[in-house]
Amino acid sequence: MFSKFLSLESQRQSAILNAALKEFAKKGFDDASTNVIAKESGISKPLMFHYVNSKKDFFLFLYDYCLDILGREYFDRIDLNEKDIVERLRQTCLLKIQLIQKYPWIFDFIRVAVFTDSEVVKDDLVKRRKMVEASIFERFYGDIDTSCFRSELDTEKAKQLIFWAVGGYADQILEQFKSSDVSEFDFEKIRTEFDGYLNELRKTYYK
Amino acid sequence: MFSKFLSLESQRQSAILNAALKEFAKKGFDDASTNVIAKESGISKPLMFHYVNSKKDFFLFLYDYCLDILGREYFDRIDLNEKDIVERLRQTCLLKIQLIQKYPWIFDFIRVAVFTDSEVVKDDLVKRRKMVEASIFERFYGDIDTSCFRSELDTEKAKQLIFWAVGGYADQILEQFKSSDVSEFDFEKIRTEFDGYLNELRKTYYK
DNA sequence: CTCATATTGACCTATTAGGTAAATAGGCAT
DNA sequence: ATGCCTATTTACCTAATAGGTCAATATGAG
Repeated sequence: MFSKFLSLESQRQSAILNAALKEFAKKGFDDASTNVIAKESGISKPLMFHYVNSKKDFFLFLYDYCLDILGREYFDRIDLNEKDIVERLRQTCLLKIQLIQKYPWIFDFIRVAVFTDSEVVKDDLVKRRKMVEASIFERFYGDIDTSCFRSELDTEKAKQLIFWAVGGYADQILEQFKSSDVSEFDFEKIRTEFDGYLNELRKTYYK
Repeated sequence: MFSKFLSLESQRQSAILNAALKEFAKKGFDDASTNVIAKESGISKPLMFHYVNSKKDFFLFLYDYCLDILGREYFDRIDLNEKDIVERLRQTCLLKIQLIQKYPWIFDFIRVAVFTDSEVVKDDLVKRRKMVEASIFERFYGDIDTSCFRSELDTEKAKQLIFWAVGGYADQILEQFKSSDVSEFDFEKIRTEFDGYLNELRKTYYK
């Protein structure tokens, strides 16, 4: 059904894709405008509808497509054998940052899709909900080895605090990506800075 | 100019106020709808315009009004003599939580107002910008006593990590407030839980 | 030159935008 | 009851925008 879209030259395809993700992520399904998406994609509206045939179908297609990407390029790449929480967070955040460089709005889009109340798409979304957990926390941070934590700490609270701290750093970086679309950041520098904070966390929470 | 609005019976006034803050906070100035605000306030649109005379003026009035509230009930109440970062964060977060109970969207609204690009209100906003710092961090967490930190820690990084961690907890709570408008939360329980996390931070970062 | 495909300007109808005019509802003094 | 003032609403205005389509053009391959 979306064969026309999928066989597009990749640059135009990703222009349309990211424009749509951005508009839907920022405004939600109902308030998002196809005019805006077309304009930001750099094509005319009729051409866009030549590719995607309706706003609703486009949204649902994007949902499936993004879950697919997230599966392949994010969830499946998290090494669940790694039981060290700092290392695990390092992995997930770096994966996230890499993915955001290619699809700056993918996480926001999925969040909006999962929590939307729009009557138009709600039913179709629950039908196809492949269990996108609202709380990533349990699934990816449930089986963590806490034996390295300093013994006087409450391990559950410590896990949460580390999680929030790293999340704070990540959010700050991701925010920068979304505003300045000069997508060529100094990835190495970010990684170094990030590792600095992670080491600090190890020094603080570990024996 | 807004005397009619200000002399309203307080229940109706706060209904309109919070409805407007919510709509503007969620959609920004341009995309916010006066129809939605009126409907959510429980009054007709002409009556609303009887009180506020235009969308733009209403928005600017709200900006001034909220800055005033924030000054009186937030910034001015932060005890700058308290040099302990955990205690300082405790204060600011509890103040924030209290304020959010009364005005669930006030912080989001101010953020939206400060960062908006709307041609209609941008100029008027910069004219009256009474220095709403984008980064609260420097002003309220610049002169912190770090002598109690464990000596092997990088104090700047440690401060940031504590800040992010507490912010993570606060965001989680505030999110709950905004979704469930059954505004009667168990404030005591939250405070106890919060203090639990803060103590954990002290145990971890302090000598 | 032809045919098919890519692409667009102009247009459709329905809805919503911000805002108002004029009529009504309601309380209060006479 | 009467008149008067304010609170409040119904019905409406024009302009813009919504999602979407049609018919015409631009473009490239054979």
